Amino acid sequence: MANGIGKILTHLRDGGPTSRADLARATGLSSAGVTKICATLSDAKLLHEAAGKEPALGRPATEVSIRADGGYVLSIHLSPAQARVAVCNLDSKVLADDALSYDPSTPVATIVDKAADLARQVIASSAIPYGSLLGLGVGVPGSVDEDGRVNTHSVLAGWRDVPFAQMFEAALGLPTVIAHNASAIAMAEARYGAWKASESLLYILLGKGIGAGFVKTGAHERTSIVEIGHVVVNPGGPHCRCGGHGCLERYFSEDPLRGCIGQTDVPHEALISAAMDTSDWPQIYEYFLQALSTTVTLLGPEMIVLGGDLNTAPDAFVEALRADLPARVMPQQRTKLAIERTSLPAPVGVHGAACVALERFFFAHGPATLSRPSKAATRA
Amino acid sequence: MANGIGKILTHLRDGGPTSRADLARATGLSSAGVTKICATLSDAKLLHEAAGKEPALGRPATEVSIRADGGYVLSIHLSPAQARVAVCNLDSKVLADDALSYDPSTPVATIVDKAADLARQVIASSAIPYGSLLGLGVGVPGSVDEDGRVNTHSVLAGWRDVPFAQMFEAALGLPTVIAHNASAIAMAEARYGAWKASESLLYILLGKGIGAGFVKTGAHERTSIVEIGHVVVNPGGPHCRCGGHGCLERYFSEDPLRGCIGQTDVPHEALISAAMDTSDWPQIYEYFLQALSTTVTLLGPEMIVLGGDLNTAPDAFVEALRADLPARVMPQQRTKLAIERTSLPAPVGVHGAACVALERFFFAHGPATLSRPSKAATRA
DNA sequence: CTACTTTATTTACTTAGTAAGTAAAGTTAA
DNA sequence: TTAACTTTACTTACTAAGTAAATAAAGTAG
Repeated sequence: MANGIGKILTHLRDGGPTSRADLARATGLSSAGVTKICATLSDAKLLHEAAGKEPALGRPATEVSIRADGGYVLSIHLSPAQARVAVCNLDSKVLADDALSYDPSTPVATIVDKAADLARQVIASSAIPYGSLLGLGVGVPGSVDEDGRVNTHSVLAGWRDVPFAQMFEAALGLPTVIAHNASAIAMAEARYGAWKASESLLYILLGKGIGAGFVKTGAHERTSIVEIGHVVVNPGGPHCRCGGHGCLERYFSEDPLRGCIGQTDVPHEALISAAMDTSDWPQIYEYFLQALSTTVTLLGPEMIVLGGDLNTAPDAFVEALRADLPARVMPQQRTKLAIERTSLPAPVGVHGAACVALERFFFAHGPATLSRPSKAATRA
Repeated sequence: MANGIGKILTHLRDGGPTSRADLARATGLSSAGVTKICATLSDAKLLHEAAGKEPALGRPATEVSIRADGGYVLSIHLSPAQARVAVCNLDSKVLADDALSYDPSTPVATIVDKAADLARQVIASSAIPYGSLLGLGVGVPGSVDEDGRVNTHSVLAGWRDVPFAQMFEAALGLPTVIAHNASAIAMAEARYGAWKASESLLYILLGKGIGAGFVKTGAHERTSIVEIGHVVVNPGGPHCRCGGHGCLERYFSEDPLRGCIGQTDVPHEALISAAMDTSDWPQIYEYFLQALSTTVTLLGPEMIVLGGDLNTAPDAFVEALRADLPARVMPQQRTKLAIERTSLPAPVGVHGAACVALERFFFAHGPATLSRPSKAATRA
């Protein structure tokens, strides 16, 4: 959050309609600054104005709020075998979306081309003019460099140092930022989810693998990718694709869970439920608890959100976790630790990617058209 | 790193003497901006100027560098039973220091008073005028709030929500920032140590307890406290002061190590060496390896630095770690992972605290006297 | 001695704000 | 009714911190 525009937009996102006077108090800006910035934002059709509640005393306030249709972002959620594209508004609400599947061995260049084609279709179907798209957010199933340009490593998909941002910018002509999928969804939960008051949040995504994203909000906000799937829970255990032995992912992800159930066609919504009936479950659950409690000890999240196949786990699973986890973490963490299911509407993946794009291309400094209107104008 | 002054000072700290032209290229500032800022810094006696190496072509550059005696910070390292005070220059070099011991049950107010008294003595002995002290950095053995004002929880010392920053500001009249000890030392290693090229670093501090600090450098720099001592390595194990069972600290910290050696008077420099000869060692070492590999998996440091009693461990210990750890972390981490001893000169604790103070009161935005000369002047 | 290259400075300007005063829009009470 | 008061919002004049572009400085190469 760098400039005044960003401070005001961020406050309006998190705090809802606010009077200019309250904005000044909340952001630390002068009232003059707030007036100016709001005028700029109003000129750009980014704000609504409405009467606030009548005050006991003094001039009544007019509250400003962000116009949800003041701009849009495109978002793409990439999995090893599927891409989902969406157009979202400034509330991170999905206005149009569609998905395509591909073989996991498809070259990334082809995946980008196909996803870009689908994106053009989705944009057309949404009837949003191309010019009001602020940018593109891409979620990838692996680690990303500091600037959000390159997917450095996706263990599951087998990708390495793929410059997705550059590739999508070339294909679609939109400024692009990429992010780790689980971290992006964690950010969306922290921003738009039911527990947005939390100071920090760990989002666990169970699917083909098991990954997690950690978000800390506040002044020093940050997100990080958490390789919980490759925490070693059984040092002498079976070999894992990551190169280690006895990683959690070898026990607690879709394939091994289906393996222990003994059926390959269990729908993933029923996976945990079915696994809980097997004799292997106590051991598997213990491994999960072990990796999770260590993660909590080291990162100290206030809130754990269960996503992917964990979101559809039976209540008994969530209850068990709530009963067992607190005893295995430090007391200062125990008092606050909440465990909940995803609170965002499906599809969650594009929601996360959209959230990252909104942050970068809207909330951090305001839309680029506002920040630098003169540079282009001066040149002309 | 917010403003131009901060960018230039930070670059000079990390990159040594640099010409104004190179500073402009490195920081992204305009050459005019660099000239102005360097003039301001020169006026404040903060810079040295010296001829650069003769160029093949063009006007020869004059290189500027930070004058180590352009300002000083006070630093205090607080342990449960000891306080060490130092005065350091802008290179984070200790110019004068002294320590005092106290009973662990001493009230914090008394500890602050005693430490402040000692600080006045150390300042006097250093012959540094009080007015050239930029601020105070305090290292504490526990977690700290986001602003570096309150020690929220020190398990070992039994402190809770102690507002050390406020207390020391009242006692000494210097702007104060507090930080977690191991994290502060990690930061010092990342800044001034032999491995300052590392992108991220985990500093492990073995003493009465075992704690760690993690630093990530670069654009999104951050430090965090890592409670490696309370990673559960033996779920059914003995009760720990943190409230859990079978924490690493119950096996791998000074008291339990002395316990397994069977002598209470082993000097801490010889602790690991002696412990390695006992029959319990393979199990203890395995526990340590387990907690450490999980920490590496979750945080992904490029570099592990061994501090405290690990710094004086025999070579055989370090070699064993180098041999055993890589196989137990993910391949993308394995290729880079380096394991080394502390590279900073003793006393390391005050060095860390000084580093945090220097960051806050000098490198981030330049000294406060430069940033806001007019506000006070205008008022007068 | 002139052309060239690179470093450093100066001048004029821009951006993003602040401080302080003023106007606006209501309530309360004599 | 009208003056006093409270709070919001806006206007004006100013400042801090930088940029762009032109210029000066200090050397080398031919």
